[in-house]
Amino acid sequence: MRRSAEEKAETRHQIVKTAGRMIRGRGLAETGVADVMAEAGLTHGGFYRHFDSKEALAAAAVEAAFDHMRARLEAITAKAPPGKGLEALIDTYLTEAHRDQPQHGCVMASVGMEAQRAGGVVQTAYEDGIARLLALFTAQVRAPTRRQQQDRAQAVLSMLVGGLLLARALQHDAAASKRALKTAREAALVIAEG
Amino acid sequence: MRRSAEEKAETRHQIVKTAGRMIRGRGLAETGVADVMAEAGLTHGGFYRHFDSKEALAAAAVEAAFDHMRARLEAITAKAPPGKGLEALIDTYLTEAHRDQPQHGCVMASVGMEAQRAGGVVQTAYEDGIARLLALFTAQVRAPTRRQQQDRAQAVLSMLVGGLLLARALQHDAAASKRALKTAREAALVIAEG
DNA sequence: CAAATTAGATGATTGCTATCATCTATCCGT
DNA sequence: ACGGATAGATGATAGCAATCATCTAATTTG
Repeated sequence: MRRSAEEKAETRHQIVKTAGRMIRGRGLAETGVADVMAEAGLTHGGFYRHFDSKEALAAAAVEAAFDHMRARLEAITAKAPPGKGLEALIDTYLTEAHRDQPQHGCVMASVGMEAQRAGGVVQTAYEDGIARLLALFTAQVRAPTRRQQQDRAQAVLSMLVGGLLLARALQHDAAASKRALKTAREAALVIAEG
Repeated sequence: MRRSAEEKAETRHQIVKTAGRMIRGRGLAETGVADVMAEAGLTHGGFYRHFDSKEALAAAAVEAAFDHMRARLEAITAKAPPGKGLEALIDTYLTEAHRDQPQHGCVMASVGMEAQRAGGVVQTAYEDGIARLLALFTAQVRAPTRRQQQDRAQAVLSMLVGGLLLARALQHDAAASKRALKTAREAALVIAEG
């Protein structure tokens, strides 16, 4: 059942996308190679025609998930009124949809420490993804010096991730969870404006 | 090799403590029952005299880790000058030591989403732990209304957790990581003061 | 002090997961 | 169009982890 080069690339893409979703939704350790392949409509055997190991897949999935998110966020800033890019980012990040769907959301909030602990290429992909995410935020911050831009971007991203994590932890109390999103949003805006 | 009741309790305590350390240090899935027992100086067999399952141990470990942290933080606020409790919490949380030693640190920052996804008693222990942590922070916030107290406590905790996570992700760039701690600290102080 | 109880050790067992060998049907280069 | 190459399927293997059965030595309890 050989496929053309394009089909293979498409298959690989599907595997990576599926893996990204599953890893964010259930965790790295809980996501098996066979699970991913099945969910992608394939069997486990062909996996090693695409990746050397589960680790290689995980790294690709983390990278792709970050890339995808960056693309979405960049589109958002592009659509936002001038000077309102950062605010748009904040409002996009701290939504109930993002809270409720980790599998489609930010890698840092869903598999942060897991990816870090994984070491090797997974950790590298994770850290690179964050560095680039930070750069995206930095570009949207207005501040006198580059240093201040970077600092505020760090602080804002920290607030977003922490706020989302807290909102998820409080989910059983719908009101409290919603408030966590709201207060994080307001605090992020305060920080953004220096 | 039967032991007295006190010895059994002491053994159980050691197991829980060891498990808490290992879970925070390597993750929930990566921590095996046999690993914990070995690290506690025992063999895997006796485990089920103390716990019904790995899940029960994990829940106990999460609860104990939160309890321990709360006790430490409460001691810190007690020692702080009046009105400076929250600042003391912030400074304690955002340290290089905390960044470098997840196994002795905050559960929310080390196994947040893992504990949440685990479901059942582990998730419950995690969410309860956070609720109590939040209460501790709330008690240290000075604000006109209780509502504002709670909101600021949520925002501060979010910033601490997010800042620590980011500092850990940037660890390969020592300067950037240190800055992440510092900027998170300053932002947390701003938020704390309303 | 003897008998019943049990903490912890030893050693299965069972189930899952990553990885690999092999097979087959199809595509691509000639 | 033909023959080598290969994507993906099937099936096997090996290793690990959770759980349990059994054994033992020591502690309670009566």
